[in-house]
Amino acid sequence: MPHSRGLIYVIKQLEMGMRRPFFEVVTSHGLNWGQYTALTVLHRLPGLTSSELARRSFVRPQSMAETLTPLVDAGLARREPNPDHGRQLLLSITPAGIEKIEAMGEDVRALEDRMLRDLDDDEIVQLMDFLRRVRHGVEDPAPVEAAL
Amino acid sequence: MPHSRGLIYVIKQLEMGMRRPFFEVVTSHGLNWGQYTALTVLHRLPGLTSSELARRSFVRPQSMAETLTPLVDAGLARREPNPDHGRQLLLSITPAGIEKIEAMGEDVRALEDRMLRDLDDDEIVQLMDFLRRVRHGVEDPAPVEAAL
DNA sequence: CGTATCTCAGGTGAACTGATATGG
DNA sequence: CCCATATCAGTTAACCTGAGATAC
Repeated sequence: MPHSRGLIYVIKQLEMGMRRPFFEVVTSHGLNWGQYTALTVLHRLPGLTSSELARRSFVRPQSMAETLTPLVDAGLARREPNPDHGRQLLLSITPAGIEKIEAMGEDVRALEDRMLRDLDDDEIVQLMDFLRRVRHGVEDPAPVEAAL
Repeated sequence: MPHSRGLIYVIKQLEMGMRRPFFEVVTSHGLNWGQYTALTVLHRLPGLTSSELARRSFVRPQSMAETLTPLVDAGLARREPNPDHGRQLLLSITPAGIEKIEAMGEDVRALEDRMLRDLDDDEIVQLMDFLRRVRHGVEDPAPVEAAL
């Protein structure tokens, strides 16, 4: 096809294909899609604000706040005032939150292994590198070409 | 992270990141996500039933029917009774439908090029091969190759 | 009779836009 | 004054489940 490379198509396919099984995993642990993702990001990068986390996740701040509130209510994440900025609330994961994502790790891993069953270890490493670079390409502040 | 490879996470990120720009493209041509995808599949594989197309797209038959009806109403796709099977309706893309996806091709291509701007041509070929294999791994009948 | 298709109807999760208050 | 954050409220796009009719 000279029209497109099919990248968008196949990413959507993958998202649709994994939606249901992943939904089963996260709901069985009492979370949803975004909540699991938010927890793993906070694990890696504690101290983000909700707005910053929203930007990194390609959602609106309002959507992210909605995702986070149940996590805070459940004691899996914390919002703490930034002493240097009266309005900001800095996010972090709690020990209970860490326990939660560790408890989910096995199920998530099993699902990923099924998705990756046709690739060997080297290929998986390469794929993940490619995907992270595509993720970078998706980010909005496209250096020069704002629109294009 | 020993817990997961981050594949699910990064795929979701990509889907979220491209959702808005792709939505702009398809709505500016009067379609939506699924409709563009359905048209491209029908271009490659005419003669599918709605149910079969739904299975390939990881959605329920009812959802696919909802996607297709506006395409048929707009004259971009056709449903024709299968002479060998009184109940089935076989789908195909119309010349107008082909024109439509060709008209969208440039915009879609530009978006994909932006996403892929950090990869060279060889890497893109490799990435697409990997993704298609992951797509195969996602398919439900894990055992043997039921589909394909 | 069981299975698969198509279709009508209503429901749900998870994003969205809009608007307001407050702090830097 | 302007911009960013946080939060309340209502809305939307795109899936879903359930139920019923028909054909192999």
